[in-house]
Amino acid sequence: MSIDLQELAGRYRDILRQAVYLTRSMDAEGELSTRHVSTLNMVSTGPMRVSAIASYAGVRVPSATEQVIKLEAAGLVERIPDATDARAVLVRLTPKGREALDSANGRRNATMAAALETLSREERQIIAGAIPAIAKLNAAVAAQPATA
Amino acid sequence: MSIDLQELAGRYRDILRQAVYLTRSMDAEGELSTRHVSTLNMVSTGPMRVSAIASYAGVRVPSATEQVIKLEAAGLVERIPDATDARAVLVRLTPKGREALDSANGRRNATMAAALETLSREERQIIAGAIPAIAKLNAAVAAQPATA
DNA sequence: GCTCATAGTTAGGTAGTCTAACAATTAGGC
DNA sequence: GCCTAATTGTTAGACTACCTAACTATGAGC
Repeated sequence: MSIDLQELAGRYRDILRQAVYLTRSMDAEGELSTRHVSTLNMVSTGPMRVSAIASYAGVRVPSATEQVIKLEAAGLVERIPDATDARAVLVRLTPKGREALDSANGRRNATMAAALETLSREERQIIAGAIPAIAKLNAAVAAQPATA
Repeated sequence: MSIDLQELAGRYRDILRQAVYLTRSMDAEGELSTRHVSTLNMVSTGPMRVSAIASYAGVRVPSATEQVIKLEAAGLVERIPDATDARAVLVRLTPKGREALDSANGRRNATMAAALETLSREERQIIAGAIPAIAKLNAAVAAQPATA
């Protein structure tokens, strides 16, 4: 017999909600907030437009602008003009930003790795194996027609 | 060879971050927000103290008080005295709250179920199979000594 | 019954988000 | 070539949710 989709959806939403709260608990004193880390992660692979940052972060453009302004004030990113479109602005990670990002990612990954270590090897493999499916599910949710 | 924990932690954090943003996108116009749904879900199995709500939600007590006050103003919960401790307050779902919660949960589950439907049966089974491991991982993160 | 701990509320402040309005630039029709 | 319409980003103003600190009321220990 097949899986009841509604029931699976409910259980998945449950653990997701829990995980969300826990993610915030990984914010440490004096370090970058989860949102700042997310934004820095986005621009870590190359300069990105403000509108692209907003889109990936799931927020409106003004909110992204505000985040970028704060990161710029902290010297973690810089805004450079887009050579192909004078309206656009590219956000680029500075060396200082790279350093701060690596440090924050390292700390967060270490925390998560420590938690993973308490699981059995089988459980870790199950989670590792589920990541592609969850990524695909994320994409499917994102593609949804606005919860009509 | 075994899985690299740091690497797995990073990949897991990635899909989690993505899922977090998507969860918010499931908030619909005129309906309950994700946080309100979470709070209502907590008291849906029985009256609960404000401090317990705060703890489960991962916020401080004043924040929980504020949420409860808003839900009460909307007629979705009611505050009743705790017979065993006059300091405490129990938060109970009202019939109207039950109705609103069921409706919101139904809509959200339907959205998630629709996304799940785009996956293959194997992928759905992988996700279903990973839920217990992820729940255990959540518990492990929660038990962590404050990211020392 | 005094003192200390606990449960919750209130007050004041901060961070992040939104919509609406605006400036600057690009693209397209003619 | 220009004039209009669309796009990119910022600014302004308001709202929500969160925090810490201070307070009230009740319970617990001696």
